[in-house]
Amino acid sequence: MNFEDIKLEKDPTIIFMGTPEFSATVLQGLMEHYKIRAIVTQPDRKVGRDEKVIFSPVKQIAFDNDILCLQPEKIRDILQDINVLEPDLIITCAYGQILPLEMLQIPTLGCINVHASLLPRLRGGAPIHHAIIDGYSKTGITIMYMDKGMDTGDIISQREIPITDDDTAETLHDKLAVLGKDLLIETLPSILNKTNKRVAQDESLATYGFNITREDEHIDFNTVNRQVINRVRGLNSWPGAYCRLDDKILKVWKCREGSGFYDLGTPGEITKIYDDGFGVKTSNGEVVLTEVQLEGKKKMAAKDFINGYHENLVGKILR
RNA sequence: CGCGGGAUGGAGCAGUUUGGUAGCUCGUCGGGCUCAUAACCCGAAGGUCGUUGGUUCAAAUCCAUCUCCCGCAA
Repeated sequence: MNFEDIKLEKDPTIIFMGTPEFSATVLQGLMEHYKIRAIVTQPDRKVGRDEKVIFSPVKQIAFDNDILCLQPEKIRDILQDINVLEPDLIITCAYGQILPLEMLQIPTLGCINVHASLLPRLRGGAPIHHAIIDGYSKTGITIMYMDKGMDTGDIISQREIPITDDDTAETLHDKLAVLGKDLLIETLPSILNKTNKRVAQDESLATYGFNITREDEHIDFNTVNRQVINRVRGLNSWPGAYCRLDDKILKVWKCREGSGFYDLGTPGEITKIYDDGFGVKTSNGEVVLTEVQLEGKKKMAAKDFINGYHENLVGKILR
């Protein structure tokens, strides 16, 4: 008796909703085990200076595999289409829109979401970035039922992973995407045969990780070393943390803890040139910026930046 | 046609406004000093200045064109 046979007898009708790379990884894994009836993703948007229209990673998969793909401007617009498909289950994963109650009630088995945090911690659209920026020591994946709130539904399963000191948003994202894929596939059988767990979230423990704003990207050197470093790595490799030098934007891609202590001086003041970069005063010490990017330029090792910078950096203030 | 910056030896930049033998900080290689060195000193190699065309006695520099890269905004 095996698993595969059961599934073949009676394929559940599954609709997948997602948009970015994270969802694409999960979708790829899902498709190795289940047939996907339809995919819903955000509309194609003009992106970048050339206003090129790029398929979302999820749409690309739909396209490559010839799966029905819907891209409503508003999710409500396809309520009827979804009804007609008579889904057993809707799986969302970083789709980008809240599903209305009417939508949640359509599938016979409900709507589940793959969320990249240990709910009720870090509800919202940018849990991975915020896990690092806010200094969490661990995070993970939650598979949950959706309700009308944002990431507030009952928890089905969870799995955690530690956040290491050298993790960046990118490395953590990649780890979580794989974890999300694995956990979904492991959890799905119990959902399909209705033997899964279902635990309400503890509201008193809830925290939030909303979408990254421009303000989130700005480095405040009047915080402690750890906070500056966490912000930098929590925004690497996208969208990047920044500050200002000579009224130009200086993105900081990598930095490390410095050894200097400065009683005097302003936070943000450049303290010293090191072999691998330059030191900047913080509220409790110093961080050394080791990879930076001036606006209009490519990202480069801080050493290269120093070589080409013809004024004295020491004493200047990063704001 | 959303705004703007950029393309110069292996890296990062200056030089372009006021055309006239290509420079800086590094790296590399060789030599020296030193117990030693990533430090210091001396020396060397390495660039047809993104493409194509034009103006000129002469173009990195002026004009036109194309390609590519990047920041912002969406």
